[in-house]
Amino acid sequence: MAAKTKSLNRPKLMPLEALSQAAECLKTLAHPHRLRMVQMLLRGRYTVGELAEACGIPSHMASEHLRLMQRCGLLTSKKEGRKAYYQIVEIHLANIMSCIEARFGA
Amino acid sequence: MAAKTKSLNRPKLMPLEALSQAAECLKTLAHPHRLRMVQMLLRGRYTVGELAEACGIPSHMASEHLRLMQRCGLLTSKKEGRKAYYQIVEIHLANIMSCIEARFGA
DNA sequence: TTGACAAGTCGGAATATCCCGATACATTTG
DNA sequence: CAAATGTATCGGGATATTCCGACTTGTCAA
Repeated sequence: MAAKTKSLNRPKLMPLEALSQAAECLKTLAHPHRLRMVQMLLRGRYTVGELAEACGIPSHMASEHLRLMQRCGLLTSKKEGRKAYYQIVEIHLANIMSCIEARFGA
Repeated sequence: MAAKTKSLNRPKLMPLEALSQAAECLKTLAHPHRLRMVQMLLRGRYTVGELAEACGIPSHMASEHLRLMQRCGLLTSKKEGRKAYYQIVEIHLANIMSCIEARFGA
């Protein structure tokens, strides 16, 4: 009965549709190897093989992780010869990784 | 051959162990109803029933979502009579939600 | 042209997550 | 006490994710 006034403190709630998109991106990000790759790619430009080695996984699995992140707009790739270089396109990733590092970082 | 110098730009990479913890938290967060609940709880204090209604789900499902988030240290609960109030304990959630709102918000 | 290499794709098995109905429990109300 | 209410738990079926080996494709080098 009593009208709530809590929602005046901050900007409005997001629609569930937007939250679903956000959830999908977060779910894609929520994997230790993928987080490692993002962390590296925020610092430079790497090939599939380099990212795979840094994570200790076979390169064909790195390739799949990278494809998932590319699919939801986080990364982009560019082929050079027989190598494929990946880099960040979603600029907000830097902020999100900063939050994560602030919470879990050494 | 050529020594890499990319890693000098930014703070050091996190250990995979920390990234696994981070991934688990992100995975817990990565659900539209749970994001909605966190968004509400950043603005106030709500019961299971209120959160459930806001998400359009039965309260016993809200209860499980809340339990998951409590399990990984995001929330805490306090019983008052037969109602249970949840609230945020992980202070970094505000920052992370700000990042998400910056990217997906209206 | 042949072989080696980097990356990507496919199918499947193991595992985890999501959602639900049924049920249990504690508290308040009649 | 009995009934209603708010929350929590359990078990299971459907679905998604993860990881892997096997294979394909494209490129470079001998």
